[in-house]
Amino acid sequence: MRSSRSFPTLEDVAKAAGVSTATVSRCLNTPDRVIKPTREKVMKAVDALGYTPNFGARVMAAKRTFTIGAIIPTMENAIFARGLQAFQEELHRHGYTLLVSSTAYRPELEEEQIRALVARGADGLLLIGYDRDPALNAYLHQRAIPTLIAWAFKPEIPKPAIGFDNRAAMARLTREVLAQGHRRIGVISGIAKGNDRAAERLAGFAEALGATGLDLRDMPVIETPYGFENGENAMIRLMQTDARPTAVMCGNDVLAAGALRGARALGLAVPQDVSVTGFDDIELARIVTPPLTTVHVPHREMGTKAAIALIALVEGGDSLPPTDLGVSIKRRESLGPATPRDEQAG
Amino acid sequence: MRSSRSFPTLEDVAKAAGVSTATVSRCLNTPDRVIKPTREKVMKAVDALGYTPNFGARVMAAKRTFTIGAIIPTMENAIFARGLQAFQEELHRHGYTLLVSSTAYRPELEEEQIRALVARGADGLLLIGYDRDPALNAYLHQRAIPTLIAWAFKPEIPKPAIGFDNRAAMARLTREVLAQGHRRIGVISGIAKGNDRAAERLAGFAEALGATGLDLRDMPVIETPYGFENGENAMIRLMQTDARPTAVMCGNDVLAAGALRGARALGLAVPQDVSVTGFDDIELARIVTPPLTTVHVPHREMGTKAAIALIALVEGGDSLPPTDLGVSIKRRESLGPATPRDEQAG
DNA sequence: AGATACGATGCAAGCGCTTACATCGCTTTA
DNA sequence: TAAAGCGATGTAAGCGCTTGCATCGTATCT
Repeated sequence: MRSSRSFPTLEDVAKAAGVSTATVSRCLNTPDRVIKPTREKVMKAVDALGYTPNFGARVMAAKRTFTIGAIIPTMENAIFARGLQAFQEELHRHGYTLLVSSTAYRPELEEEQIRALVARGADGLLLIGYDRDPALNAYLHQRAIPTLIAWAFKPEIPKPAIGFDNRAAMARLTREVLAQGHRRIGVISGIAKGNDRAAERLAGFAEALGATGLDLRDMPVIETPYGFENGENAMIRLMQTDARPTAVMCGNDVLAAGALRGARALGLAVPQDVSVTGFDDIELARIVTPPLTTVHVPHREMGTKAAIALIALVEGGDSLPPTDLGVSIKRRESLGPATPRDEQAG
Repeated sequence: MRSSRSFPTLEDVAKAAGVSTATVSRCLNTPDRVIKPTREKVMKAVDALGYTPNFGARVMAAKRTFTIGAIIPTMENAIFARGLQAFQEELHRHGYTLLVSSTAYRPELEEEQIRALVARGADGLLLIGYDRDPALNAYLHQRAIPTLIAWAFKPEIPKPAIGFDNRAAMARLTREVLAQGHRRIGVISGIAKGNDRAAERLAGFAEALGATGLDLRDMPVIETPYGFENGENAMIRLMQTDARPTAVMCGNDVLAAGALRGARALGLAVPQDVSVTGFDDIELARIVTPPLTTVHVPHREMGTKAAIALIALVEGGDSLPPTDLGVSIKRRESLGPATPRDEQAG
């Protein structure tokens, strides 16, 4: 029976300390507005009763929760975890609490989660990427919830965002691959629908290809949900075709780690027989054998800066311009030159 | 200015729909107690205004939040992530929302987080492990917050828990290592203080050792915070002593992955020159080279069952007995027989 | 047709807290 | 010494929602 639970209230404390509820409230929130002996009396009563303020009541009266909500596609791998950890640490430093919710890469769940967080009084929201139902955007706009978009950055969209240009990053990486002489390049992409980061990465690939006179449509592309096993299976499928790619670029490091294993299962050496690249530069990228050439994303920096930006947004209301953190290409052993025997044209 | 934000309230909806607030409330909570045309009228108004109930007010009036809080040591690696994901999915299936908070392995933060979650009206709490300040336990008990302990299981402690016996598991794994002829075994443990899982694993190691007539005190043990780099450094330290261990058992897979890399840095082959074991069997264990022999923990099962158990606790109030999920040993290439030349005694 | 019952809806009392404003008593100032 | 000022504390009005109880209108029964 929940109803039998009855916690001490502000009033109980006030009674026990022989003061008014206002004084107790002040002791808790603005201690310097209360004279010391009073404060001590009150604090003693608080301890004695094991009092904890009722959050709901507080929110209702004060309109501020010092809570920030974050909704991420998944907690299952380190892609968001690391940045989020930094995000939380910075938030904590400023007296905010982070509440996290994950959608398991099911965009349709995001709305529900956003509403839950907003209803719980989140002062601000951290969201991943731009792709979102217009109705949801309208809702967010209407409620004027300070919202920051992270892990993505599109210069042309004027929303507060902090991240990097997925398309440009992938284009750069693709150029490196091309520079190694690869002309037949496979792609193992995440599901692009509902995930603008995945879509942009693919677009960046196409872009770089185009600049070299190649065409995306000639390349074998597999879309698959993120996941180690999926990367492995996709790799196997890719390498079992007649016109094998000499390099396979993956949508993220997890997929790439799977691809590496797929290659091994096929008895292919990386990078001698086939090159593999990842994206994100999570710890995993350095752990696998061979280590992955990948796009280095400054996860922790992104988390920290996102916290600062979001707090500014919440407290100041000023809408900062989108910030591009920039990325760098991390060259490691998984990418090598294309081997002649694989050139099939002509 | 936050004050300029003004959300539609129940009353606004009521006015717009031409009914009382009670009716609107009923439409939202007990739709079948409202006749259909009324309901439609109300719902239209709800949509038009973009109304979302104020959670604080609702909690205050209704005393139930359908929110479960979870506090985990870290989000940075997959150890808890996977189980937590399953936990959330199951919760969601039952109409509950999960709020996650992490302590970054700083036990002193746990109290703060617990209070934050409780204050926010969490109906129940998922906590990792038993180690906890008595005052905190008292607080939890006083407020009668349904609490479930996960990732650990000690038959002798009568609190609701779902997990596995870390000590027994580590003892089993140690026996396997001993069976391979290893007599000098190094350990890279997580920090045991404030982390009963780490402490229990160490205890299990000592226990198995004792049964073979060996003594923990003769073995090189390094305690270090969890983390890939830390595992690597610890491994290097361990292998640079005169009396090198022929096997190194690590407190978790992340540490073990680091150890593998440390071995490689030293030019040591695993398992020929030194065997390495992990714990948890996260994805990483199969990704590294060589794959890790480790303790397989049923993460997703644990998450799902934890959700079911916690909901039962919250709704029924009945305190289930602790549940031991059991673990299994996953033999993979990182563990091999002890090589004679390393035997240094006599 | 009048009495009865019942389902749909409205009314209004809180839930526990914050805070603007009022009050009180003391110190400062002329 | 009386007026003015100021800091510490108390008073009480909500904040937005749920829900027990009152009310009302219609269907049902005799």
